[in-house]
Amino acid sequence: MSTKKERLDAICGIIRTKAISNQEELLKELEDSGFSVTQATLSRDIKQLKVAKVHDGNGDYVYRLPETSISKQAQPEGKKKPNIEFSGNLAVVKTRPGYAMGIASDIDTHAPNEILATIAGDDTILVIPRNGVSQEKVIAALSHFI
Amino acid sequence: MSTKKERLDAICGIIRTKAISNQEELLKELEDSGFSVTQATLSRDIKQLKVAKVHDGNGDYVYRLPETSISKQAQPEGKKKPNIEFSGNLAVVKTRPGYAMGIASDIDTHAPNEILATIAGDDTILVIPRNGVSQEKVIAALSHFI
DNA sequence: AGTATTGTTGAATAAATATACAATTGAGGG
DNA sequence: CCCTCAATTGTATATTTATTCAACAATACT
Repeated sequence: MSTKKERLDAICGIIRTKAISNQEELLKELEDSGFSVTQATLSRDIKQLKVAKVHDGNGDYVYRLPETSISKQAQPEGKKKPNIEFSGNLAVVKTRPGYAMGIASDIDTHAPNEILATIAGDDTILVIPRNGVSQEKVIAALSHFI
Repeated sequence: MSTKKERLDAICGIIRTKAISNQEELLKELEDSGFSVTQATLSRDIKQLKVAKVHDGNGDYVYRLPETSISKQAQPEGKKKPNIEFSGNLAVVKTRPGYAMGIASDIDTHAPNEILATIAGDDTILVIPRNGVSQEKVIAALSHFI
């Protein structure tokens, strides 16, 4: 219902995953996500979310969520979607703390055709696909375990 | 010697001890401390110090020192060059034995825009940047923690 | 010495962000 | 239904912050 809540969530998501350096950029990203608002509203949203604009050390600026919001985001409730993201050909899977090793082991034993290897930390699994396996295939293979 | 350095120190001191909500206020405080500058200089100082303007939750704004500056204050280090090396888009950071996990955790919580994930051993951290993040950006993001 | 080169700064201005105000909507309460 | 109250938003504007430009040192180089 509340379009605003959805928008705030979208803003958090965008800020978490992209380097946004001003509200105009954020505005564009929101447009792409289907939200149409003005800069004024954005300013208010940002205030409400306590998002801060910080210096990144290269002369640029980045919006950043406060620690409290980060943790709130990090542990929502029932999650439906496997949290997979790619960097180059590598896939990274985020898990709940302590679960990475176990899940990685499952992946290793059950998806040998698509997955060459996995390396697990505490809440992160690095998945190394075999050459020639598409990202879609990797997602499909991983989604069974997440 | 350098009047500028003294001024930067003064700015840190003021921000640490008082709730400053804009540069004009800071300007006045600096005047009281015997520094006479313009807002333009202040803006540059703030950028250099990486001081951020954050929301305090009561609808007000407060300037805050970054964690990095705080820790730099607490630990005047012996200028050790960060040991970062790239392989493809991946970065590998070497740390002192036993430190990798802790530093990796710091990276995870403080550089979410550039860094997709980290995986740490005992003295090695594998850093996985997000797609499209340059090596320079990665180095800049990591250098705060090393 | 002379000549880059770099760093610092202020004045003016641009850019970015916050807010005053009015309009709109929706939820109760009579 | 009619009224009030609170929440949300856009427009226009005020406020705040960053940057451009020029000037001026200080340093290094020849």
